[in-house]
Amino acid sequence: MGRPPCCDKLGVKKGPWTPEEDITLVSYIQEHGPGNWRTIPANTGLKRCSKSCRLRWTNYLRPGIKRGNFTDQEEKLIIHLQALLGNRWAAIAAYLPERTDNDIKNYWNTHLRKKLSKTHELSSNKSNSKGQWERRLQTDINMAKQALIDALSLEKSPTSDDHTHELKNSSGYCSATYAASAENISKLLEGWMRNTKKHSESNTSEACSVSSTTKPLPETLFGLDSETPEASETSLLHGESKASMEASTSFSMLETWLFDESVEQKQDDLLDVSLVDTCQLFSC
DNA sequence: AATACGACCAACCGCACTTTT
DNA sequence: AAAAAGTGCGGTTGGTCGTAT
Repeated sequence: MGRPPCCDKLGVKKGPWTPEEDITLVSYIQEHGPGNWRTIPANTGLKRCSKSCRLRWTNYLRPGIKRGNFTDQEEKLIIHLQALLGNRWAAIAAYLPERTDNDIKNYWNTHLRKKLSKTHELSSNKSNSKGQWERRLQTDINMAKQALIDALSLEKSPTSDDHTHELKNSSGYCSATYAASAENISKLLEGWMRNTKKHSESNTSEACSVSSTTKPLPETLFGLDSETPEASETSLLHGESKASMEASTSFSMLETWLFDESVEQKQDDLLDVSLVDTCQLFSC
């Protein structure tokens, strides 16, 4: 289509965000909810393009973002998910609700890629383990293929469509959640956050109906589709998004799967299993 | 003390897909 | 139905900081 980038407009500021800009953006989103990014620069006076606003929000200002070192569990999870999903960072991030896709991508590029290549070198130097890496890689490729086929076939089913629809509608951002979690925002903003908390709490019901940028989970890769709409409503009222609820569920399943020592044997076995068998393994 | 180098990460860019007009 | 506009995602860049020489 050849649409010129929005950031090419004259007078659009680039580079690092100032605390004042952060406050302006957070303040606006606190009031109107995330989304409708194009209106933000015009309505706030920010000299940033809509894209830049969205990025700043999703990667830095959004509530619930954990910063700092990745834990061993997170690291293992990323490694396995990367093997399964490839460089689909948004999909991987869906299983790590406290991390952004950008963070995971950066962590992969700066830490894990090197780490893995070292591991690869080491293992390929050992004669007895030669071929094991390739075998596991092949297993991962096969599993990814199966998961893709699985996900695609499930997407076509009416249940899955309903779920996807429901997920999109119910993943609305709740300002109570936002106000209750200011850890990810700079210290400068903390005082401001405390002041606005009371306000947001009194407006929880309206704020919860606002559309969201919360990323939906990758479609039923592991066949997680059990939550009822009622339960979802309840969790939202308690300040927990459906996406993060599902992510927690899938995370615990993944934990079981990833950290089970016997998993390697299971993976080897998977080389020959059918789609149905794969489905059963992941409790679809 | 100066500078070269590498690691890290926030932000930008461009493409693809989706939604709106 | 087609074009335009909006949004999301992955790759890449560039600035900053710490460490080695």
